Amino acid sequence: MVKYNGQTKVLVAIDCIIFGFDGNELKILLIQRSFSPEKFKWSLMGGFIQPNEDLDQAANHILKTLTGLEGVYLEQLYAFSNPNRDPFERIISVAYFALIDILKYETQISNNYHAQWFSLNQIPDLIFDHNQMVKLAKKQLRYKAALHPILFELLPGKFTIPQLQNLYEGIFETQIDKRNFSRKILSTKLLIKQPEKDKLNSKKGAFYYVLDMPKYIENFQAFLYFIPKQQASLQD
Amino acid sequence: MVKYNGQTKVLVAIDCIIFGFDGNELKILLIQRSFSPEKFKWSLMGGFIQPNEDLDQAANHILKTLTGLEGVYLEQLYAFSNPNRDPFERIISVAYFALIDILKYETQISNNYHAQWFSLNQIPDLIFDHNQMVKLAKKQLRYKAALHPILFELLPGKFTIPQLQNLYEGIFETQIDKRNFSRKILSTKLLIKQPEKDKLNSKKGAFYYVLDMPKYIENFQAFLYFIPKQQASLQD
DNA sequence: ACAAAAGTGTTAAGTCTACACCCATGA
DNA sequence: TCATGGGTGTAGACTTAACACTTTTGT
Repeated sequence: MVKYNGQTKVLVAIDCIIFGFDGNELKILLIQRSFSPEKFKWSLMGGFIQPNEDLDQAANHILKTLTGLEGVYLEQLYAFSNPNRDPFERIISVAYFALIDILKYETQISNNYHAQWFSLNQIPDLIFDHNQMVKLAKKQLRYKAALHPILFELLPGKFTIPQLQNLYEGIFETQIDKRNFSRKILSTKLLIKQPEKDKLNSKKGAFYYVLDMPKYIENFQAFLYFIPKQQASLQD
Repeated sequence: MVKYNGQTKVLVAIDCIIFGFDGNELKILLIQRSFSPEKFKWSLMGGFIQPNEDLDQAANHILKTLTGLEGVYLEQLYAFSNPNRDPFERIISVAYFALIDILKYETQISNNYHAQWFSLNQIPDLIFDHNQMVKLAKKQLRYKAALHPILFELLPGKFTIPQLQNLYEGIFETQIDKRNFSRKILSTKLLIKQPEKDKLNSKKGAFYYVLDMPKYIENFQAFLYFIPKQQASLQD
């Protein structure tokens, strides 16, 4: 019984676009390669798939290694497969994107690796096709965020509505009316108001909210239209 | 300069979920494998990536081989990577889904291969994880079709509004009010009314429409909400 | 003349958008 | 007391959903 003779095997890599939000700006985490080829150039965090893991496991594994994080929001994005994307060897890379709370994990990151957060509009030239991956990830993040309650993954467990609005405004590069925004967010019934306030960003203080987890999970794939239709720019 | 030593290479396959619409029902195209392993079992049309092609090219190539079709709507779906998905050897498979006009190509299909159209609810047990791939493709098709004008790819160049409605109703397994449906479709301005009628499906006859191609291309990634929100079941 | 599918208009309900003022507090 | 950001209500425009009758024509 001859099986798959004569077919070429290739290396399969995973690259992670890791998004974080620092309260003001959306950023992504890049590392400076410590090995050849392209040593010292900035790149996405990546690695190769191992014989006994699937891609999700490999991506989680890579994320754990770089950030120390587990249980992070992680989603397969796209397989990049241009035969010359890596000039040294044929590698197909499956890109994943991750959303993490930048503040929570600030300490664990970037010590063992030359890792650094970059604002989305200050991303350096990356190796291979990584700039293209970032572009697609950004587009996909907007796409999903316009429809699904995904951006909570970028915030701490307790957050305020003005913080949340900031995040949406940052990602969609637009201004949203705060009355309409809070009405829409609260109408989802996904948030539970806490008795305490965050007093860091204002004198009056803003009430904290936490996610209603069961409802959040239930509604995750429901359609929720967060961004005013005219402003939901999904181009590039 | 040592590069990627010691990493395991794997076989990378492509599997295509080919959707077609016969005017009544949504179907997918399956083939009976003529080679081992799993000879004679039904499966998706697939193949391996070649050294000089990327995945899109490989998928087009496979589609061409099976159906004789080129220029078909084709979209990368997901990379399936369970280490044991193929019990004989480790293979990562990137699934693609395709939309074709079943009638137009009926003749070209299925002669050289044991290919056959199956209604979506009569799909046999497929090899490996292909049933899972079909399930995901179906979900993705609904998802995209609820938002984007994608289903025209399943129809002939000239089609009637009742045909189109039939298609939407089939895919979403729901009934749509025809007055509201035609108003919504026509409000997109994507269709151009033809002088002739299709008289096959009714005595009165229904006017043909064709796509306004420039507008279609322009609006492809715009948000158009075709399905009444309550009915847009995107679960499974 | 009748059966079968095509085509069309209106009204009520709901949603979305734009907009402005008061509140609480720390400095 | 004042400057800063937080919080809330309403009215008009628009969109959606529900609904029924007339038209055409082949048999």
